Amino acid sequence: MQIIEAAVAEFASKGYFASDVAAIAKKAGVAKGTIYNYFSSKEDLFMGVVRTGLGLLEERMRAIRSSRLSPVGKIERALKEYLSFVERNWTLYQVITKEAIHLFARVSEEYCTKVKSHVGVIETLINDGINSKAFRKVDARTSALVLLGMADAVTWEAVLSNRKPNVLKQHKAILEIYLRGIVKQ
Amino acid sequence: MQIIEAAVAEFASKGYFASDVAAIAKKAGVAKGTIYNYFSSKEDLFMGVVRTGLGLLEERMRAIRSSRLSPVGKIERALKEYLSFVERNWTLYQVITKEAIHLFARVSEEYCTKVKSHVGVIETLINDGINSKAFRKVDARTSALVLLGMADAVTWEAVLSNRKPNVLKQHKAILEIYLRGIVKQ
Amino acid sequence: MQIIEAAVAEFASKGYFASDVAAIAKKAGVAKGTIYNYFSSKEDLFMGVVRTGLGLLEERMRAIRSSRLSPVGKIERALKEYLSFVERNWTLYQVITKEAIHLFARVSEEYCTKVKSHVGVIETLINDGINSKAFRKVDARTSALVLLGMADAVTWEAVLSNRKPNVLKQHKAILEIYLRGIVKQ
Amino acid sequence: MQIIEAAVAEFASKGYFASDVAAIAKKAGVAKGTIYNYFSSKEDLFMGVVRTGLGLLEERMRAIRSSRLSPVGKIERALKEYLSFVERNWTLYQVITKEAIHLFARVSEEYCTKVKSHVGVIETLINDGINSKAFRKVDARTSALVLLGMADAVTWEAVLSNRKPNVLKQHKAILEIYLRGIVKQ
DNA sequence: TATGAATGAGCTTTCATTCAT
DNA sequence: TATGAATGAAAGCTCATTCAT
Repeated sequence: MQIIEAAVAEFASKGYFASDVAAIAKKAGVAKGTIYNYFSSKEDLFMGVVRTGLGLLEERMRAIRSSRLSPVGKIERALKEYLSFVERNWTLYQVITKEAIHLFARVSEEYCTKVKSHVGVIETLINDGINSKAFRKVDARTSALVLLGMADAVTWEAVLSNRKPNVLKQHKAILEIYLRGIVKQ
Repeated sequence: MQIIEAAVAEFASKGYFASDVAAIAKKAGVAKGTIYNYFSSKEDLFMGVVRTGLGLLEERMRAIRSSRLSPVGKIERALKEYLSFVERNWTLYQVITKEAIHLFARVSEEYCTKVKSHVGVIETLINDGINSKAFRKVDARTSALVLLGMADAVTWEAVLSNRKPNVLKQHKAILEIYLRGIVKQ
Repeated sequence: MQIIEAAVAEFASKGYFASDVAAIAKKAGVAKGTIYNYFSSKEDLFMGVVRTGLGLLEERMRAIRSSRLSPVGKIERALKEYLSFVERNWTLYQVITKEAIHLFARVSEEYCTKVKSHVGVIETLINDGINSKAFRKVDARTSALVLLGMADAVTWEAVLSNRKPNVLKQHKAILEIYLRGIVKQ
Repeated sequence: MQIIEAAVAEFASKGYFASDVAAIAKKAGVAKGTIYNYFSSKEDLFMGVVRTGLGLLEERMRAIRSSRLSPVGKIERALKEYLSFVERNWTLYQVITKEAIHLFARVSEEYCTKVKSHVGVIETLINDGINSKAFRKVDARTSALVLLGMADAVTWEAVLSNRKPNVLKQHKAILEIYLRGIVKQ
């Protein structure tokens, strides 16, 4: 729906609070009121964006898990997909992963559940690797979170250099650290 | 100054936009107008908070650099200091590292410069390690950012479990991945 | 028509401004647009309700006038009918008699004419009583209005005790005051 | 305070819902925000108006009670004061007595308590008359409400004739009905 | 004739900022 | 320097009304 697309763009570039529902409506080519026919509030619209973003990411991660790649291959692929997603949607990614924290109480459990589920998929990839003796016995939960944190590092680069992150440049470096960190030997 | 302290508390718990200058003034025990004698705007006050927070972190990192620890010991120490800072100020950390991005254009270069300098110190620690042959020839900049990303992972855990991050639990796991990732052999 | 019935219920329970055309449509089991096929606006719909309400009352008053009761009997009956109507429709009565005043300018003369006609019927009952020497030479217009005012008192009781007015309890007291007030000797 | 005065004028002429806080501010010669420094909401402002209006009325009624007039004289005086108040503030009176019903749930008990207290004073005047054998043993509560209802009748006249009520014209008629109604013999 | 998605004017309320004291 | 009442732009949200189907 074009409303979500416009909301993604607006939230991504300005953040939740600085975003203007009227601007989103204009961007989407609809009237303000129309947005409220589909979302009950600005917060609900934001959650729609979060849902969309996390949904896209989760879908990719699940596809990787059910692929025939080796554990290492899966992590490689996951990181690649992850970075590639962040590259294409880095501001959306910022919004999804950073700002939701301040809305937490109000959006109740949904955001938390969604992120947990998302982290869970990555955790599974790591556990699979541990079970097949490919990875050391690392703390899967923390290791999964660390992967997210690394993707985050990429967005920092973007902020510091004030331009779209160049993922390819960083992919190898991150992967090398991460894989050496968890792979056996 | 008590204004900064009050601002730290307010911004950390509510985020920039949801924070109320009046509430900060009350918390600080001064009148609203007084704040404007010291800071030209809410944004300026926020930058004061960012300055303070990053300043604290940077100071610690510089102390580490000038210590007599080994390169590995320095990284260990840096990570420890980092996690410990995040543990004690994790919401402030979230605010400093996440929300500032949306104020970027307006607060001009200062925030960016400050973060760059901060990352720079960590980068230096890594380069020192590389030069002393302790670390592999990793991309120092990316590796430094990865360290920040990992600290971030800790705050995610806090969000997901809805309680203060338990750093000790994660310190070992993260350190192991990171050191194996960058140390030679 | 079920639209009027739904509108009566909605306006009576919420008042004109707080009432929602969408809610009326839902209650009536039709689409919002359908209402506008029968009424040109919310205001027009409200006037439909006023018309219905005042129409019901007026019909009863006219029936009384053409009955064979004595002047005193007619007043007794009128008051009884009046209170009984208010008892069954006291919130509607409130809306009709109180809120319409603020729409006055816009709904032109109709409301005013309607009320005047309504008051007129009661006035006639009183004039009949005066002419037949049953009543003193009171100011018929004012006396008619006073009857309305007394019915009003009943709704006040309902408001103050926050429950449906108990008309029987008040009927005798009011009637006694009123009749003593206007009957000869 | 000039805000209350402006609010009285606005609410009286348009009713609660059709009134515009901005218009009240303009009328009062202050900025919109200023109103919210004194009243927490439009509803609270409305209650301020109700408080003021009922307070004025109650004060007069209390003064009458503590006067040295005879019971009949007190009722005469009360009705006179009442009608005179309504004459000077009839639209305010409309607002106070008619519209509050639809805000009832939200403004909780205050309005109800205030009106009860007001009715109570009149009830006392009547009970005093009954005790001193000046009045018949009427139902004091209902009789007090009837007095209010009569004052109401006066506002109807104003609505129907679309001009300020002419109280003097009606005072005698109403008083005659009412006194004959309750006085002994 | 009936529908209900789309509309957008208009409303209440907030809050960073100013400035007379 | 400190104050806090006053400000007014700005924002979220509602809802009577329209009109293509």
